[in-house]
Parts: sequence; C-alpha cells; structure tokens
Amino acid sequence: MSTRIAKPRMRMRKVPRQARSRATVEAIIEAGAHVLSELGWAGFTTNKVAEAAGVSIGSLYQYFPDKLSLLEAIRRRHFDQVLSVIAESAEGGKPLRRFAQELVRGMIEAHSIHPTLHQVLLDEAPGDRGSRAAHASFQARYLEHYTAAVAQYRRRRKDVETIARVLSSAVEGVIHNAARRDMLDAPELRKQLVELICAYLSATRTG
Amino acid sequence: MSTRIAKPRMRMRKVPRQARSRATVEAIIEAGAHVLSELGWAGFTTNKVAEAAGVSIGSLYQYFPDKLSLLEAIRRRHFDQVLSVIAESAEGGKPLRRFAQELVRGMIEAHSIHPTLHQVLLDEAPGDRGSRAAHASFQARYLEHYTAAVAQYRRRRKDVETIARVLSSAVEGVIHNAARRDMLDAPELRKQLVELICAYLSATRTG
DNA sequence: CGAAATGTGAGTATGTTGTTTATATTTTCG
DNA sequence: CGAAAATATAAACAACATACTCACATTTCG
Repeated sequence: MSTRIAKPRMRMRKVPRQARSRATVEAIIEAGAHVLSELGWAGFTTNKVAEAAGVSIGSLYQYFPDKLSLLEAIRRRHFDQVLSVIAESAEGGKPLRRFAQELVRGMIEAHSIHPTLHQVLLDEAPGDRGSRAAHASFQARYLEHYTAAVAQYRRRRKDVETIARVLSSAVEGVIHNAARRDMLDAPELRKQLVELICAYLSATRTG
Repeated sequence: MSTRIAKPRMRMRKVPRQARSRATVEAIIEAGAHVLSELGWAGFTTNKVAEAAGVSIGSLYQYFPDKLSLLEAIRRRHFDQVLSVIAESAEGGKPLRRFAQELVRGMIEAHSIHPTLHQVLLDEAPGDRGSRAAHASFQARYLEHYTAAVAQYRRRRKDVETIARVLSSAVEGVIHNAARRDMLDAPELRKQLVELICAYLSATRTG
C-alpha cells in the first residue's frame, strides 16, 4: 500500500508566481483585515473584500479556495505581527517600568491599523477548522511571553500562570476598549496602562 | 387639531395581560440572551430564539414588532442587572480591598449565566436605532460608579476619568477572557483580579 | 508569437431569515 | 355556560444575501 497522505487543506488554489499576483494576494488579505475589523464577522463577505481590495471577486477565488481560508490567512498574518511585537518588548533584562512602556507602545501600535481586528478574530470569527493547532500555538506563545515577564518581575513563584493571564487579558481589555472609542493614541491612556502593569507586577501582597 | 404624539417606537406590539403571556415574553427574552451569548450576533435569528424559548415564532412577533426591539429588550435587562451589581459594591465607605472583592464577586456573578452576552452586546450587536440615549445613559452611569470609587481611593485628583476607564476596561477584559475560557469560577482568578484592582488603585506613583 | 499566468464580473444556485397569516387553543368574565 | 378576548401555533413566503463558478479578456514571459 502507498503512504496515505492526508489531504493537506490546500491553502491556495493557485500559487502566485509573478509579482503582480503576489501584490493582488497581499491586497486581498489587507482588505480582508480591514473589512473584518470595520464590519465584524457578520459583515465580512467575499464580495465586499474583493471590492475593498480593488480586485474582482474572481481573483479572490483564484487564490483562496473559500471564505474560511481567507480568514485563516488574515488571522495568521495578524497574529504573527502581534507576536513579534510582544516578543521584542519582553526580551532582555530591562527594568519593569521600561518593559511596561515598550509593551504598551507595541500593543497600541499593533492595534493602530485595524483597531478591533484582534478582538473580532478572537471572539466573532469561527474557530479554525483544520488549524486548531496554529491557533493554540499562538495562544501558547503569546502567553509565554507574559509568563516570562511575570516570572522576572514577581518574586513569589506562585500563580505565575494565572497572573500572566490576568495581566494579558487586562491589557487587552484596555486596548480593546480604547480602540472602540477611537482613543488608542491618547497619551494619558498610555501612561495609565503602564501604571496599571507596573502596579500589578510590583504588588507586595500576594493573593 | 388634535395633539400629534410622535409614534413612540412601539416597544411591544401587544401588551401581555395574562400571566401566561408574561411568562412567554420572559422566556423569549431569556432565550434571546442565551442565543446571543452562545451564537453571537451573527447566529441570533428570531426563529432560533423562538425555538430555544420553546415558543412558536408567531408568539415572538406578537410581542416584539421586529428583531431589533427584541435585542433592545435583552440589552436593557442585562444592563440593568449589571448596573445594580456595580452600584451595590461601589456604595458606602468600605475599605479598598473589600470594595474590590465585592466588585469582582458581583461582576463574576453577573456574567455567570450568559458569559459572553456583555461583550456581544457591546461589540457585535448593532448600536441602538432609537434609544442611543439609553445606551449612553448606561455607559455614563456605569463609568460613574467606577469614577466614584477611584475618587474615593486615589489621593491624586488628576486623570480620575481616565483611571476609571482603564480600570473598568481592564476588569471587563479579565472577566471576558475568563468567560471565554469557561474559567469564571476559578478562585485564583478572583483573587488575582482583586489584587490587580487594589494594586492599581493604591499605586503611589502617578503617571 | 504563443503559452502560461492572471484578471474580470455577470450570473447562479442555494440558502437564510424576518415576517405574515389563517387557524387553533386557552382564559376571562357576564 | 358561552362568547369574546387573549394567546399560541407553525406552515409558508417573499425578499434578499452571498459564496462561488465560468467563459472570456488581458498581461506577462520565454
């Protein structure tokens, strides 16, 4: 018997070879992110994405076999971006306050283009059909950075994981709320978010 | 000429008089909240709600002129619940830690039934057609309680509003994240959230 | 040139869904 | 009781949305 290879969930119907088509694909993903962020999952239609990308609907289906595969592409790209931002700020042995500042700056920057994309991707858009692994992997690595930071700035070793999760979701909550109110670049907000992180991570009393 | 009264956005097509119908209406709203929380706005259909309520679709339209009016009813009910919870914990001159504990307890309790309803109502579901006032009023009163608490426990008078918003959105973020992971009743989470609130509100340094 | 790559967009097929309506059952109350 | 009012039912529909195809046009490249 021949080795049965599981059908590898053809990501793209056709591989873009020329520069022109690569630009098209990029435009589609970018427009998709925009539509998704602006109209939410309910308003995310292939026709709208194609129009927003300045491309015919046919072109879209030339590279993406269906709607969900496009969603996956958007998701992967966005998560990669966010992840690299977090990674940068969490590395090295910088002092707490500096870490917080860079983290906040990075998160704000990452959300400045498509303010609510992150939340839509997490909450509204359907969980990933095949690539649950990818999603879990992202979540894991995402939390990993926070965990590392917590371990570094907190003396008590207890509840490190919980603390990391609380911290990350708190930060996300603030960012998301600010994005909704179109207040991402308010400097007071930035300062206060840094303040929150520092206060929590340097708290003396432990639950 | 007779006094022209502006058509007051007929909330209900028919007013329920008997106990039976009042129960029906209640069941519809309750089922609606459930569907909304479980399937999100995209999965919120009148037929599904009727089915979930164990009621015929006709009954639904006997009391709600259209889908949006049902949404409004759900929204109003949920917001009232949350608001009363917050109000309770924020009143009186109790010490900081106790305030935080009660707030967290209340928020968790309020989200235990329909874990993600709050977020869906805020993010996915369409903004209110006529009653923008009601929504704004809720937001205002909601924040008001946080502001009062911040003013009470923070010495510095500066940035009170921003701090209140940061705090509330951080709390919401943590709650929401926990709800998504079905971890609302984990005790470590509760403790850490209390910890976060206390740490932030009693921070010495001010941004 | 000619073949491969790429782009087009009207059209379709398929479903969804909000809402109506004609009819049936239950409650109220003189 | 019995008639009218209130309430419940669910089949059916009309209108719309939208994911996706296909036959053909245009561009790129060797």
